[in-house]
Amino acid sequence: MVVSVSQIKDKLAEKGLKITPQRIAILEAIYSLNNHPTAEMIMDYMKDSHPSIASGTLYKVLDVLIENKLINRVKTEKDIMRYDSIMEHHHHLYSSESEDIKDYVDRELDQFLAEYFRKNSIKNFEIREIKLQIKGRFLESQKHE
Amino acid sequence: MVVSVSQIKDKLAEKGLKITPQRIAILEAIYSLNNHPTAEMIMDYMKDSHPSIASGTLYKVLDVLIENKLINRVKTEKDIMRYDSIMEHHHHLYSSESEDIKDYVDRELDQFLAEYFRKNSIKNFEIREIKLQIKGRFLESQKHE
DNA sequence: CATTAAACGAGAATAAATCTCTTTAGAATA
DNA sequence: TATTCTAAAGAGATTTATTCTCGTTTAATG
Repeated sequence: MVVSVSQIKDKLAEKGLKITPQRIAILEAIYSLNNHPTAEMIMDYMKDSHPSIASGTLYKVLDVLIENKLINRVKTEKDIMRYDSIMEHHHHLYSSESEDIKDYVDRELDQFLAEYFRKNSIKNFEIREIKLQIKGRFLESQKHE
Repeated sequence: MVVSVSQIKDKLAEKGLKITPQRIAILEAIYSLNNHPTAEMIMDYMKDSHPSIASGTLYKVLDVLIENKLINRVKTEKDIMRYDSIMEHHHHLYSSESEDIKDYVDRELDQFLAEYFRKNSIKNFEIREIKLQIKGRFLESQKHE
């Protein structure tokens, strides 16, 4: 995903958030790092252009961005949090062999699932969102998008 | 889930694992704590009957149990790990409001999904397992299962 | 019962994330 | 543009879940 600085500023402004160089840099990093980065990967990405952003700031900014639905946390089985820049509804492909996570969008499936659970509601549970975690193996592909 | 000590011993023996009081106590705790406990909740559960199990031991035992497919880690958005005693294929219901997680078994849906992805394979990805994370609200129910 | 490798206990170490407090700097207003 | 106010950032200490190390214990086997 390629997002310009002015687009990032717009996103922050839309949410009524103060536009700061730190927030811009962090969002830029998350948009650029496709593979659902950890906080450490974000720090690393920014270390050349913004070497002085404090790690406390990073975590605070991440929280703010999550609260304001500009990014999401990604569920994993590890005790290190990861972040996702895509807010469009989507599922995740998890590698069995590595820490790779990729996004998977499938409107047709989403519609089917909505329909399915309309017919087969879950007892004592009101569904708000359904996400698939699909575990498997990423096959060779020359171009890594 | 009610599992007797002898059943736990059998499970350990099946996997060729040494049967120790610590492993029995930890498995017993996980089977008894239905709500996908954290390590802390497991320690807490055992503190009366086995007050002296070291936390390092707990983590080591959990790793062994996971390796031997007697329990699973549960994916969450928190940096605290949770554990699941049900090895039968199932999905998870996550509360939007609390830390509750419940299991959801749906063979019909599993079959449909298998069929769906047989027809609509994902490019460069070989599916091994599909789990739904269903987020929503648990409704009142007098009897908590 | 003796042997031995595996498992446990204790506590130090690690590191991701949080917290506190002071300083800085957006941005709204004049 | 300058001023003011408040939210945000910086710095670094702190917390805490998890891991690691190493000496000791114990389950399993013959």
